[in-house]
Amino acid sequence: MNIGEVSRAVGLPAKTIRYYEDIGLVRPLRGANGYRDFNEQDLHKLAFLGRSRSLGFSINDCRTLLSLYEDRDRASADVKAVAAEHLERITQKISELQELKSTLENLVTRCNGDERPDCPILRDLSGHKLQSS
Amino acid sequence: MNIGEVSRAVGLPAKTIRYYEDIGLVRPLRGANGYRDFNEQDLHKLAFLGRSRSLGFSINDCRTLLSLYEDRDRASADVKAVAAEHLERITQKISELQELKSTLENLVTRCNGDERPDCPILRDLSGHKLQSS
DNA sequence: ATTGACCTTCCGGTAACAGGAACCTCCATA
DNA sequence: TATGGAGGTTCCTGTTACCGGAAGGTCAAT
Repeated sequence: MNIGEVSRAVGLPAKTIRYYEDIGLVRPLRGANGYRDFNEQDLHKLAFLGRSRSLGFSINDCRTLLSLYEDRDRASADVKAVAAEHLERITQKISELQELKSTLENLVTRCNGDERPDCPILRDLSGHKLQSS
Repeated sequence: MNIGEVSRAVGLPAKTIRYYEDIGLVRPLRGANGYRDFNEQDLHKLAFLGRSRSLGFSINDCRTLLSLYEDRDRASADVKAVAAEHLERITQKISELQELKSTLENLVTRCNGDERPDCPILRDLSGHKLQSS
């Protein structure tokens, strides 16, 4: 199976698939013409990777997950640990962003957004926090 | 004022300050010894940048904001536009992350996390979505 | 004179690819 | 058979916003 077909099959850009080979996530065979030749296993791996990435796992996490996936003797606890840590980071990120969001909402709301130069946003950024409005 | 002192004053790493000079955000003078020599204006700019970055604005946004800040004839609408767009992206990002979060929470909750290999997380990632629990 | 703190520039690395150049290969049609 | 176009290959650069570290100059104090 050529890379283009694989790309359509698993929904990953060919560039990405080549990259995954580069960093050792998949190891497709090569045909006599030098073309990559993917088998069913490769397809599964790539699909697995695509799904993992779409859930926000880092490439590093994906590598771990993939090896757990291929290890029939894994402990589900190991998988859960990876996912739980990822979840934790996401939760953390969300709260950071929500903090930013409320600050920005405050500033944006207070700015008139007209032709005049006076602007509470710039006032805040410049450190002159005072002057209520 | 040397870079170290500035760094402590505005709370930005010296590396970052040098980087900001590299990309043209600040233009400190140079002393006879080749050392950067920052004045009050530079300090204000750097503080402004630090605050803007801490609100998540991209360097590009910062550049725009800085030029608006320095333009006494700006329209607050222009500032508001930048901030509103940024806010929009953040809001968008938050909802993406919340989507991820609920998916992950679901998976993590359903995984036993014990010594056995059976794992709903891997099952999901591998695409075999079925098998309820 | 030496030491240590501070400064300089420059190079490489980060994450996860995307874009594009230069070139090869395969298949089908005129 | 020549040719054309689709699709394959490698390799290099660019992205974002810096950080770490090397090699080497400078300053102030002992």
